[in-house]
Amino acid sequence: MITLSEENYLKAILSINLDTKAIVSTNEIANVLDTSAASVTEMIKKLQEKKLVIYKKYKGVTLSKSGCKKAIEILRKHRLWETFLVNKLDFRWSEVHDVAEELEHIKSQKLTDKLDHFLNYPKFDPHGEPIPTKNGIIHPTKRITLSEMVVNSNGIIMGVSLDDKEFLDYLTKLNISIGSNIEVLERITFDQSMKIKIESKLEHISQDVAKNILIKIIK
Amino acid sequence: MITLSEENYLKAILSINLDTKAIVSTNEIANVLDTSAASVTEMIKKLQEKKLVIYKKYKGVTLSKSGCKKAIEILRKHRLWETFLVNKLDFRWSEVHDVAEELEHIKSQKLTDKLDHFLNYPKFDPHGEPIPTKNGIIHPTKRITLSEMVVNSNGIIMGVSLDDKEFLDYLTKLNISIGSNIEVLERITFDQSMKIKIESKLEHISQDVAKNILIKIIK
DNA sequence: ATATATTTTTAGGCAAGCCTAAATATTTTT
DNA sequence: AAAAATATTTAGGCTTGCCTAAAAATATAT
Repeated sequence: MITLSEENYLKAILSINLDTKAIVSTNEIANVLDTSAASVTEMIKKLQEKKLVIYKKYKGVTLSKSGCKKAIEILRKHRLWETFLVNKLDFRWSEVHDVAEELEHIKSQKLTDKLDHFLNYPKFDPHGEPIPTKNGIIHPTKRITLSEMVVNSNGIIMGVSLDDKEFLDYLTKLNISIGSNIEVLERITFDQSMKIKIESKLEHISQDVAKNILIKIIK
Repeated sequence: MITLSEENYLKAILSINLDTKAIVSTNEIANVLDTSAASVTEMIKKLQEKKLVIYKKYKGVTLSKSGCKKAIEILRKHRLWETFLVNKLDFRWSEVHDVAEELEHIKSQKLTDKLDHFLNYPKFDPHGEPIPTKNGIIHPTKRITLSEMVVNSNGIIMGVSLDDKEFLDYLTKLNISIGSNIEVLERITFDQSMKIKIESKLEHISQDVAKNILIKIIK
């Protein structure tokens, strides 16, 4: 059995590893989990016993195959729950993290699968982050902001980077939501505003709006 | 802050209390939580420190006002989550208990409220048990089985007492679900089968079916 | 009412997960 | 390459929540 604390350590290691692509140091983990380096060393030894990590004294730690699988499962649950909270319960995207942090530890494969189905197998969470598949695949995404898109390119809305009621309401009005298709028609160089086609409707948006919308380029 | 263990003790005390209406003994709690009497004594002292229970050595324990409030909150969350699992995620009613046992400890008032709203303020969980209101009121229910109903009486379906795929599918086919209105039109004494009106449709059901359907009498 | 049985509490211990302070490795600076 | 700075580990302690065994209180039976 894996404890709540152990799950949090695995998650932290995965998250650092996804960022830096490197071996993970004791201090980095301590910073992420807001705990002491001594506690990290101690816990890492336990995780090593359980074959969830590979650890070399003074060198750092990486996830083992089973540890990685476990960490990705937690990440998957976290992002599915965030999606649930925003899409079904009408939470704001900025409010969901802490609650999802608790929900991600609920231990039921069946629950995760049924939640996934209920949400219609979403590929991205409300922050635009990819939701790992049931098999543990994390589809990498290189996201840019809408303001960085070049004229005539197409993309899909992946999320937003500003949590402001007025902003979000405005997006709703424009019919901009996660998954929406977007095409850049023209950029006005004077104020960097853009004319776009959003799900076949034409709109004109300011740079302030464009720079807070995250896009995945599709062509 | 209240710990997970403490929450489970409060819940156990409430549950015994709702059953027996009496002061709760150390042994009863130990049985419910499958732990030793010594551990119970120890924990009860901590709960007393926190003014969550009223405790007299060798006599037993009752919930204080704040302890009772807390326990009812947990019960409310448990039953809301069970309702979610069955109504939205399509779990069978017999599968939901253990998962709800985990979900009930998620600490977010907002989550509970929004879940309640999402589920359309259900009054009963899939087992037919009343869901405490936001203010902590548990509407008492005296339930009988459909087979115990007298001719010409009306009731509301509160739940079922058999978890069998075929049985549940049959109920679905008859349009029998929680909240459905039911009226008993006739009882055939030979086999104790019943003619009933369910949401204005006439049906004829056997005693085997009737005795596994829980009813709240309304007139 | 006294002996016996049961229940409850106390005492002493254990594992998990955290802490701080001190010791040891490693890295950086000069 | 030695000294200084930084990172990591070890050592010893703390709290929570559990345990068993023994002691004390209460309930039951004769």
